[in-house]
Amino acid sequence: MKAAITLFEEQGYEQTTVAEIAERAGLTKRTFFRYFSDKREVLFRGSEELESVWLEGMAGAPPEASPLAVVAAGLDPVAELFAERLSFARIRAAIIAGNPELKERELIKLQTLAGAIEAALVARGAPANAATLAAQAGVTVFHVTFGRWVQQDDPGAFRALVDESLEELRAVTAA
Amino acid sequence: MKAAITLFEEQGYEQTTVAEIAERAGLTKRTFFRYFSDKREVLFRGSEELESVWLEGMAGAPPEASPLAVVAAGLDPVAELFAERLSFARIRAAIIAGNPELKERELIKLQTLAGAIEAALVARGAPANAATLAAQAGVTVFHVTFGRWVQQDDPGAFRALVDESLEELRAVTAA
DNA sequence: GTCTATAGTGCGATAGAC
DNA sequence: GTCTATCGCACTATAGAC
Repeated sequence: MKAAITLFEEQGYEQTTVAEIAERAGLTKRTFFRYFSDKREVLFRGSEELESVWLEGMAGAPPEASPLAVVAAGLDPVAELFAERLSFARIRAAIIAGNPELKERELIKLQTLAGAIEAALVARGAPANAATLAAQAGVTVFHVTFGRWVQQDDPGAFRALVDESLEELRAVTAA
Repeated sequence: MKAAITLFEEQGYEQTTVAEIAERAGLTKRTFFRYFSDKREVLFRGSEELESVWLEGMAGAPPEASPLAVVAAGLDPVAELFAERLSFARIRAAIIAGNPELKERELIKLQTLAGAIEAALVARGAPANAATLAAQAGVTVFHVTFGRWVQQDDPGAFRALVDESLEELRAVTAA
């Protein structure tokens, strides 16, 4: 995975073949496809960690919290996780932004994440419709926040940016 | 495009080659790729119409309306457009639901749509952050509503389902 | 590990509209 | 004549089957 990202940075994503990645990592092409279902997937392993951390954070929220509050609670540990990874996140974001296929994959990952959050909300007893909308709203807030975070310089700013976005979302939907 | 959808319905999306589609439509593979940048794109031509209709609807909203109200106004003509197309929408939705690549493409289309809506809100004078969030919220409401609409039997129910989803979104974000 | 099918591209040739 | 659409063919990369 390190090999892949280095090559993507050096030569661009499209210009890097799976054979090259495998060679640099000391693997065969076949083995690469055993680990990653396709070339894009190399850049999205981290999203599994994001999901599990987010869900853990939600589990710690008080039982009476509203669906959106539960979702927001999941972003506390996410902010901690991200605090150490701003420079990596930027490289990755730049690679993804430069390639439509990768943008597609990112969106499907976010959608998968929204599905997992929704399921967790339902498991906590939230009504289905509220769970869907709160999960989607939470992922939107995350996505918007992430975009702002990689454009500024303080690795620790993630949590504060989340709160800003949440507040703005409330303002927008209130009227 | 008709040829493509028929074949996808008959044999499945993955089992249908571009060569087959082209043949049935009386074209060559090369010409197919002149019209559609890739095989997925056949199913998403309609999204351009969705976007233009939505934006038109937004243009008709009163100047003092809140960003989300403007976005919601765009869904009036969208509901009219969809009223005639429930059966087609179902077929298309089933094909897309059965294929991860197509789900990815759908999400990127929705994201593009959100971008256009955001730009239109900014052009009307909305603040950038509010525009981003209102556009995202609007597209989420659309997506959720669409999913509900294809699961019921009244083609004209789209607008009412939009209002339900909007109300639920307000309830979720309020607390 | 090799081989195959398919998606998708580049480029020159061709055919018809004006 | 130019312009535009389609075609034909050779080509690469990927995904998966054997």
